[in-house]
Amino acid sequence: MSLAMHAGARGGPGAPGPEQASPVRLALIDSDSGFVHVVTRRLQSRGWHHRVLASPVPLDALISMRLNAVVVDLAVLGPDGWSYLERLCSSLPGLGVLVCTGQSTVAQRVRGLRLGADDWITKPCHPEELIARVEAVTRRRRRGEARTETGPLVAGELEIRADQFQAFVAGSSLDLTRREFELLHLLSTTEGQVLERERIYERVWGYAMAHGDRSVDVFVRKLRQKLERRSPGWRYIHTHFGIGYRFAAQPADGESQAPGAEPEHEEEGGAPAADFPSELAAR
Amino acid sequence: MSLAMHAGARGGPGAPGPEQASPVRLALIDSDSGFVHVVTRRLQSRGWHHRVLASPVPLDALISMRLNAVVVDLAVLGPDGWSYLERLCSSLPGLGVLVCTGQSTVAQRVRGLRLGADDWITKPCHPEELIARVEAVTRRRRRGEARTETGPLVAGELEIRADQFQAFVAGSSLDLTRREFELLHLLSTTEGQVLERERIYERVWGYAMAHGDRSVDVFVRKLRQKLERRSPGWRYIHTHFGIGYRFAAQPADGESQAPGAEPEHEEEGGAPAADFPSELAAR
DNA sequence: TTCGCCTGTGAAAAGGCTGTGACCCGTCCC
DNA sequence: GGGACGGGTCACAGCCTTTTCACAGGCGAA
Repeated sequence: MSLAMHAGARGGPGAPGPEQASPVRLALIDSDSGFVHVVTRRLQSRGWHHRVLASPVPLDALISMRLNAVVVDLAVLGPDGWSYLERLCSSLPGLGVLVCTGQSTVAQRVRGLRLGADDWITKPCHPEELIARVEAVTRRRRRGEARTETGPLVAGELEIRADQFQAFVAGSSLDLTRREFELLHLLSTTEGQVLERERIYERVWGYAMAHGDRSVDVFVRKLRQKLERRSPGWRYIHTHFGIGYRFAAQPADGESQAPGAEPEHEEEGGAPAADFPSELAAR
Repeated sequence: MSLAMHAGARGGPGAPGPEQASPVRLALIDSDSGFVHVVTRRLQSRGWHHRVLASPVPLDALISMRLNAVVVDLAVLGPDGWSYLERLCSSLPGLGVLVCTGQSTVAQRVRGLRLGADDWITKPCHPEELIARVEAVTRRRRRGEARTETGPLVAGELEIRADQFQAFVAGSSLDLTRREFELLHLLSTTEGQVLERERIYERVWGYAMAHGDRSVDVFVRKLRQKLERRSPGWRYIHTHFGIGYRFAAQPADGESQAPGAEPEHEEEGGAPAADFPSELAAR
């Protein structure tokens, strides 16, 4: 099954809205061909990537589409609609979910919204309003992760180029795989912040982390290996026990220096400050 | 003008979900007393902090209320409604904005949403749906910027950063473990209030404290040790015999200072950066 | 002041989390 | 078909954190 999406006529540079740097990726789960047709035309003229699904698809398929939002008609989902909606919202927390369906009661709308839907629109509705609501939802969701389009990011000896999906030390590539790069990119763009594993997983993998999943740890190890090999004098990824990871370039100098310091474990007036150097004060 | 908000009856200790730890702070800009009354009652029973404004207020005033969301009736705004809405959305990007107003055209709704509103609800509407929509909006907004939006909390020489799960003195980390940090965070965000052990346990550990459990005491000791080591001139956690603990940064002046240690710098007294808790605290 | 409970403290045991290497699986290319 | 490669799972060892426990010191009431 091809997951390719139709891309509307991208009006060349300068066409789309002022904000939406990258086009919205939207799926429409609806079987009302007239409605779909009308909406589709507008999506096309806006240059959004979209895909129409006449019936519910497995969540895995939705995940692989890397959507920003999905508009779903509850009627299409059938009897399991509520449970599908719930699973949809909980396992793709980064996805905007809009229900667009026929007549409904207040209780139904409240239920849908409480299950995690971002908006509930009653059919018949004007396609332009639908689109405006999708925009509102994605705008809301994108806030905070929109630090794209910046030049290469430098930290320590490391240079991270988003445009190449690769990181470099002294001009030579680290040969990061896609996941490795995305993980490094996420960490580095939130430099200084501690990110919980669940958040990392959500933003790199795109859906909710299963309990007990160790993928993040494993990829952190792979990243550390490659970083260590090319930039042995620096430490970049720091573990916060019980929480997650934090990115901060740090010279690994003081390693085994131990200048006559007593082997006492508990730090005393010494120099534990090394843990969080001045990078913080500089923020 | 008092900015105090009404706080509804907080549901019993059994209720608080794992997420919505802190209640939503909401402002209602509406002059329809019947509508306001009905909504207000529901807000109260949910334990949300809310405030009713019968007419638009300067944005500065809204900012100082530290809101999560605002529900506004365009009709109340008068002729400058659109411009007010636009300024509202653009100057408080962390705020959820819901328009709840009478009959409107598609064009008006689209305009409002494009200006930055998160939702548009048509009156008359059921209060429960309104609340569910506010929840949907704040749920999304909190994701991702929950930690970063709240600036660091300062008390005495101490700086508490929620986004780092860590506390600092003069830029160097206290190396708090997760529990230690959560305990400190809870105490510091309820500065001045005496918290009973059971309450502390419930909110930090997430479940009811077993009779005779000393965990809270032990962690208070660990915290005090780390605080004392890095900030010897101050006392932060105070014991209330038979009750619990209270956080308040206090110079330890009266004590016999350690040799050579000057009293303190020009540190501003433990002036709480957040005026928010004080309104809530029954002190 | 004495007594009974409450809190502070140190250390050891228990429990959970992370680092790590090996292995499996699906895909792509030769 | 076979091999290389990326991605993901698993089990184990080691370490850090949390919890428990016993005892000492403090506080308040009678």
